[in-house]
Amino acid sequence: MASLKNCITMMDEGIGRVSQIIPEMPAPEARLCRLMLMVGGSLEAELEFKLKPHKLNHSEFLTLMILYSRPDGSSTPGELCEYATQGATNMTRIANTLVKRGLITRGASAEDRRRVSIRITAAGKRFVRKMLPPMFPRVGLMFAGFSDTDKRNLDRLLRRLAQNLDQLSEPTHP
Amino acid sequence: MASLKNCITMMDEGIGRVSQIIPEMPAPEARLCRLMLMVGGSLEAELEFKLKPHKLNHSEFLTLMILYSRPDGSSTPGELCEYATQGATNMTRIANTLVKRGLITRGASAEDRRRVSIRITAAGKRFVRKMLPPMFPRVGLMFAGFSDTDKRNLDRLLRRLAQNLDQLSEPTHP
DNA sequence: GTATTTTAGTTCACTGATGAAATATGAACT
DNA sequence: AGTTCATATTTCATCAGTGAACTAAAATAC
Repeated sequence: MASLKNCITMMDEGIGRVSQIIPEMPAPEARLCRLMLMVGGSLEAELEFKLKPHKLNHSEFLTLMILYSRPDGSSTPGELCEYATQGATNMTRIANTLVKRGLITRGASAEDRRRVSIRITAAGKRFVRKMLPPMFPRVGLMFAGFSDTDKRNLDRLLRRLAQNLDQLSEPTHP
Repeated sequence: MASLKNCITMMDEGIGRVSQIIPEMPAPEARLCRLMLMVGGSLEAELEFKLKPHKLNHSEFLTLMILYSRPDGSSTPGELCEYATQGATNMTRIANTLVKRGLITRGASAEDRRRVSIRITAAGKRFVRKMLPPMFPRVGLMFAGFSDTDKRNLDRLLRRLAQNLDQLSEPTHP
């Protein structure tokens, strides 16, 4: 595995040289972009690594967690698509595999019969309660050396960044 | 497109409820993880969106940029694999497509004849100099409302996070 | 100085995720 | 009743990424 450290020093040198050739480049912002992409990618890899023993991928895990976090433990494919940022096609597949493993059930909705009601099973809840805690130590290590202020700051800055990204994709306001 | 805002409020509620069921969960850190993953994913989507008109994907763009940022404009597949965090197989394919488009060349290395020397062409450099500047405005917008201190802080925190992630993947030190 | 091991890259076959289009069903509207 | 819209699934094609086997050349061992 390539270490982030190498990639980052490499990136710093690269951006330095590119901004000499193209001085209009917003170098600090470009650096932040690349940092976000690298760290985000590494974080995703770390997560998938922790999920592998449970034969889950990121989308399946996220879907399951959304259901788990619901007061009534249920949702619909459409809603899950939105919150898990997945296409409908993919969500059908995800639901298929989770149903096959007995972690969720698919049923018809009472009010709107076009809808499908997806619900986490008792086995699904047990599964989450069992698999989640072993992840906590590594999550803690990720933020080793972060003061409470650091965490608050990171939280705040990421939310602001999210806000800006939202506006980028919706150029026209309703 | 689902907005990050919705996903984030959803996530906040979800983590709140989960941490009531499982109080051992490090909620602030888990929130930061999810934020990083969401924002990172959205950033990646934004980048791919900007690259699509140029018929490039993230890996191809990154590979090209690494070469562009080199003083001599050259590297080897192995090195590119490391810095672009790609497998060797994939790098072969990436190099193939970039060669096909005339943006890079593949040649034999003089010293070590196992090695392949990959070099950006004049056309490749022109291509980068032309496609890069139109991206700058949107990069600037991403960090709208960020003070210089904010940017410095985000930079610092991301680098620290990267450091911690590195240590997670290398449990044994050399 | 030959033999073995290691390193660098490529080829091939495969998986996994994603998107577009067609379909089925039911609700809402006119 | 008929049209339009919404929800979900199926099918099909595509693309990015991965692992295993292979080739060639350098490094090391003996």
